[in-house]
Amino acid sequence: MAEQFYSTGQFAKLCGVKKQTLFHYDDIGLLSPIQIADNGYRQYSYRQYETFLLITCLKEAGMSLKQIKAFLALEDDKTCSARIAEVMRVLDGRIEHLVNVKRVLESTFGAMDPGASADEGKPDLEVVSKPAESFWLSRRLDTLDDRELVETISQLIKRFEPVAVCLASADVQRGEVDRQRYLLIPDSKLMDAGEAAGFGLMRFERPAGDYLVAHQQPDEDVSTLYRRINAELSARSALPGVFYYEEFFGIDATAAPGLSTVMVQMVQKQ
Amino acid sequence: MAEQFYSTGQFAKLCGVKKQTLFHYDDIGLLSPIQIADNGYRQYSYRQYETFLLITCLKEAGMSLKQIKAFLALEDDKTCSARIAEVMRVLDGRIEHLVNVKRVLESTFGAMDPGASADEGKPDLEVVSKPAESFWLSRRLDTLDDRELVETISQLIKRFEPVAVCLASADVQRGEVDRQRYLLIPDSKLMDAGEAAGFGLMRFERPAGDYLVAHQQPDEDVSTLYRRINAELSARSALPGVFYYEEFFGIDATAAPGLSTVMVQMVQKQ
DNA sequence: GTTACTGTTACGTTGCGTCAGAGTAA
DNA sequence: GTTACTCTGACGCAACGTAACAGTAA
Repeated sequence: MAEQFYSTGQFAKLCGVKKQTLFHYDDIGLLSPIQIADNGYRQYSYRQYETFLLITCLKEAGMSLKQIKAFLALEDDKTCSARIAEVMRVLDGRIEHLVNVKRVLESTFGAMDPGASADEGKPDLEVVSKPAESFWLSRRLDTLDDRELVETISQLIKRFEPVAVCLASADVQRGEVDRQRYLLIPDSKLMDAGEAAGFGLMRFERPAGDYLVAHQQPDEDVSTLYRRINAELSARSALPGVFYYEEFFGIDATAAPGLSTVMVQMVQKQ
Repeated sequence: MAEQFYSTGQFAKLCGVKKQTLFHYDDIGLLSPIQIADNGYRQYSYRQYETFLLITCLKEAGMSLKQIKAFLALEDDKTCSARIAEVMRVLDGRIEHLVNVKRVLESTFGAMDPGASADEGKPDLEVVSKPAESFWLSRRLDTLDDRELVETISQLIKRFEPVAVCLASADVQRGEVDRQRYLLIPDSKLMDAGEAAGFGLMRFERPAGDYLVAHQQPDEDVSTLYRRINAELSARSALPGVFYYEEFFGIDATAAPGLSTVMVQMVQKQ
């Protein structure tokens, strides 16, 4: 019994795409029907579905159709595994980047994710226990004017993805809650120490311990947020650690109305 | 002292893009310089950097420039928050999808992620304790021929993202390790029970307990993998659970040389 | 004969990149 | 005067989508 083939339209339906996509793939020689009928009709086999799936995966991993074609033509296992390793790295990077983008948008527009906030009912204050973690600190920001600040930050954003700003506890105690001192950059973002030197970064170990985390409420301004977190610190007879950590976004105070999150270590009074 | 402005080239450098990107944004009215000099030169302010950042975030969230323009023009908080919620959902979906794509590529080409495999040295066998978890099962696959199988699976892939195939323990004991019985679909992928009925899906609770997880080695074929996992089961005087779970990918046995992962519950003999 | 398909060719779309040519700044 | 910059306009590119028109299948 001869195998029944799919026409272009049928195979497109199977794959969940438009016919023109398959035409295009045929044109560029990426995925061609296994044979052409006498009347010129393309004939696809169900066996080609898997190739199609692979193509879509590689596409979503960020490869161009040209690259995918070259990739699929590779017979050499060594080259192939080297390239798939790279694809994996790219995918990891994209995933991490998207998580970051999400965090930035959340902190810009506030926690409006119904999936997260509706179920859990984000508390305004919570205590989180954190292990010690290594970071890099930017050079000092509090001595720069607005324009220098933007230039410094843009430079760091282009290369790294800072996750927070650090405010000196002493400044916060004095009520200067706009005095950003350093940017906090995750350890994982750096290739080597030489690059750190080039950007003037410094090593920093955030100590293990219990951290008080405060979420800005709608209609609450940032200074009130800090007053609230300080009140809670006093109530728990604790002193703040070296820094207050504020989730990063918002160079300009006049920016979109975002809700910040501020975190500080609780050091017990003796 | 008058504010110093950036020319197009300078602002492009600040933002880390090409001049033409800014020209394009100006053309479509997405991000225009705050003023134009008498000679026609565009003049940007450092204050516009934040808007640029926001645009790139929304872009990476999957919005088109046209949508971003409309979005930024929104004054209405209600509409705005509804749309940002949608953006968040889209982002979550994309992140989850990329994680899935990564898993598929891993299982197709084997665990070649140097970040994961080099450090940890993936064991060939391990025991993992899992809580009970709800899934959906596809209709039975083992009664279908190859072509029906592809059509059934493609239909499910288009709508859901199955994570594994289930093999009946009895079949595996008989050595029929190609007899895929069901596809396993995570609970989170379904909207409502009506849709499940439309696809012929059935509810399934994978029991809590210790699971034996075996990773296919290079040059090991799948039947050897199953023999190995069964030998380990015997060595531990345990019986298999209802199903063997094999990570999904590979409809056709002649496909790319992937390394599978197989998992089975260990039920202690009395 | 009608309808639903197939094919090819050609042009439209998005988000820029790449010249070309002319004026401007240091 | 030279070089580095700016502008506008036009076209190029990937990865398709859309429309037009002709032939084919049921």
